[in-house]
Amino acid sequence: MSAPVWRHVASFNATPFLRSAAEAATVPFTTQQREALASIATRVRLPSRKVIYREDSAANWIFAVAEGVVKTYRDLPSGKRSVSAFLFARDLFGLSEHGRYLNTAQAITQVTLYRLPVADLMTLLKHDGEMQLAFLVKVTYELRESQRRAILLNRRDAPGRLAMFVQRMRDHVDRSAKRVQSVPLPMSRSDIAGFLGLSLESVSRAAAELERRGLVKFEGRHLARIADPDGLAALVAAV
Amino acid sequence: MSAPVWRHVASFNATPFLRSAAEAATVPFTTQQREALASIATRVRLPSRKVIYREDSAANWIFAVAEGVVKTYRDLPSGKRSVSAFLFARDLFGLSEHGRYLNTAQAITQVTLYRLPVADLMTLLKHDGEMQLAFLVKVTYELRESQRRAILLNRRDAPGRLAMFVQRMRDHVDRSAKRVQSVPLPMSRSDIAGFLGLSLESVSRAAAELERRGLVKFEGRHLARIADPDGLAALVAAV
DNA sequence: CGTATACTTGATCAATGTCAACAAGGGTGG
DNA sequence: CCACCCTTGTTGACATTGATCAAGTATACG
Repeated sequence: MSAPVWRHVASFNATPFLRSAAEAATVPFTTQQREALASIATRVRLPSRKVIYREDSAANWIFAVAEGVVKTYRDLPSGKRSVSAFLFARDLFGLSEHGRYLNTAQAITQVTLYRLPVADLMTLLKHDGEMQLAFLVKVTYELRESQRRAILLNRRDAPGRLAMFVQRMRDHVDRSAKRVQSVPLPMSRSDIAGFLGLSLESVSRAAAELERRGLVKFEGRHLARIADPDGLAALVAAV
Repeated sequence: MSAPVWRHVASFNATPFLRSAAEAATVPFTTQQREALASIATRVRLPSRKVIYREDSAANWIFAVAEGVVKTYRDLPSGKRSVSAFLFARDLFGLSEHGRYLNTAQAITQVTLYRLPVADLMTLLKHDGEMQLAFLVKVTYELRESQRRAILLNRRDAPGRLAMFVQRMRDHVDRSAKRVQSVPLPMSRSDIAGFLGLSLESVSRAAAELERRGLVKFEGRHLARIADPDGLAALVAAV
């Protein structure tokens, strides 16, 4: 729970809603702000598969991912599981409404989190406009991502959706490096299916199809190697 | 451009990310804040079908709807049109990235808007933490809505999607009144199709199906009358 | 090494997209 | 006020594609 841990959330990879083109793309926290955040945060380390919070339970904390991967999902009455998001380093999660979490959060890998009491964070935000802005930026970024995903989910074809997913995961590895070809997929096929709104079998078949087309090579269950970046990009763009 | 116009955006129908259950659900602006907003806003009145801004053009303004309905959409390479959102009174729009709008906004009905220069709004937000919070709340609300929509779009069946859509439109008429049965649908079938990720024909067939089941009666092109609220709710819930 | 879990592959069926023709509605001008 | 036209919406036939049910294979973990 030392201050430096907050380097992980020091700069959000985001451009705000409200920012002119001329300004820089990110809003980093100051050292002072990081310390303030650290002072209310608890560092927690959780094993793989651990449920972090459940849907409808009291939303007392906001979480930030320091290391590892988390998924948030909702179980639907039909028994299907809709995966809302995968969270990586620097991502915030813990979205609530009326004081209750809107979905369930579960660790996919072993994770390190920072847990912030909502009440304390609120107090902090009320006193620090700049930090509030950083949060506004972050949430706005999430909103854009969510909208983008919605557009892509309008695609009906399974291979196209999976291709889109692989690209998003690649961007998460390193947004700057264009030539990343080895993409870890820590989540299960079932999770991917839940995220893409496909059946488990369709994801499997779509993966086979992408391999057949020579776009992606799936090595083992948790690694995708992009064989033809341009071809993959073309497929994703062909909305 | 007088201060009272800002009553329209005075309270966002939202619960924030960061708010405990005990607190009130909305964050209204103070009179002073409304005046500050009014001082930088321009009131504009536009006819139906008018394009408000185009995708990729310079994002110099944020807009708030005072009256009427607006849609935002993106034209995809395939020629299809993905409708991102329908905006109603009090809604904000003008989401941008790198200083460019992410989609195109067009008036569906005759509309009255408040147009805020981004630079001025930024200055205002930097000086008023409370107002910033109101914006944070609003964006967070949008994020939740977007996630909810994503879950519903995972449904594959057209009648279910359309039922969900009718309910959302009903909620927009009056969130408090449970017994609203007459729901105006100002947008075209084509717009609905673009929003739901269905073909125009499927929307038409789904509408016929809902009528056949006795759930909704479509009177003319722009009015839906909910015949069986419970049945409709059951269909929507059957995700 | 064995068992449970995760994944793949196959066959069938239901549902939506697509192409096409047709009907209805709204607005305009005579 | 009516007729016309153009846009929007409806209905039908067919093909495509993913969901589902079912069986079999690979992998991870104890």
